[in-house]
Amino acid sequence: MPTTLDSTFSALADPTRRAILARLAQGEATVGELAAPFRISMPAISRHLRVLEAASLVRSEREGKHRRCRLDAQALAGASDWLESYRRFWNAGLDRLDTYLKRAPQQPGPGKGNSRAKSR
Amino acid sequence: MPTTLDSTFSALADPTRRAILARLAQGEATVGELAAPFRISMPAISRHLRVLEAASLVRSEREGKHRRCRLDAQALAGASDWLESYRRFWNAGLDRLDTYLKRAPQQPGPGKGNSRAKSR
DNA sequence: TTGTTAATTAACAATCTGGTTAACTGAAAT
DNA sequence: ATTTCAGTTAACCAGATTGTTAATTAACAA
Repeated sequence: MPTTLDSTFSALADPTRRAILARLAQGEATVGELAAPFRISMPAISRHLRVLEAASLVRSEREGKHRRCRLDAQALAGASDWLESYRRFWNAGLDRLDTYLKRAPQQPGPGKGNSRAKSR
Repeated sequence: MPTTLDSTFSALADPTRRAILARLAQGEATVGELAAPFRISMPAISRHLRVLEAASLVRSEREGKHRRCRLDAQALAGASDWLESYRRFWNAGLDRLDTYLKRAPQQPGPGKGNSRAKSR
């Protein structure tokens, strides 16, 4: 529901979790299948999955003895939107940032994009 | 130099830091100016800035008594690229994900990836 | 029923985070 | 030279994160 940028970005900050998402992008998988490529224990994977589910990036359902997980990329759209609103800054190039700002004064969020910046 | 996705995403996971970036998107600012909108102490802001600088999202230089900070959005491009490679998953829509995967089997990364796909 | 397999929960430790206040540093102003 | 201002560093705290191993639950197989 809320699926804040906080939870999205912080879920994505971990390389194991990004690897899990990459794996799920190729198709559904059980917890065991997801754990296989890693050296870390199954409980550790299980908790990474809880984090990903809390961030609404993964959904899963019990299926007999297994738990089948699949990607839910919807929340990534919000993060992408946020980043897009900064695109002009890296397009413009660092060296021209000053002049750019001078000739295009803007407001918050970072400005044009309005995005969905959520302060506390 | 390395500016990993780890450091980028984890820097972005904090709302105060995102607010600082939004503020800097409007123009340079001193540490005090950045701290003003928040109720938290100046040392706290100072450390948020250290995190942002470590993630190469902000650069700063001493200027007399002050420290002037400015946005360095370059690192956001990497995060954006990563997210873009998942765009098709949220474009496709959750309900059609299964069929999509069945008719377009892919590899890792999450796959077709190729990044830099500017569909916007 | 008994055992096996898949996965979660529990309990624990180490480390990281984000905040605090107090003390310090360096530049500017008096 | 002293004070004041802007900011960082130090020491500390509470709570979250990430991992571990051991115990537990749930479903299936014998």
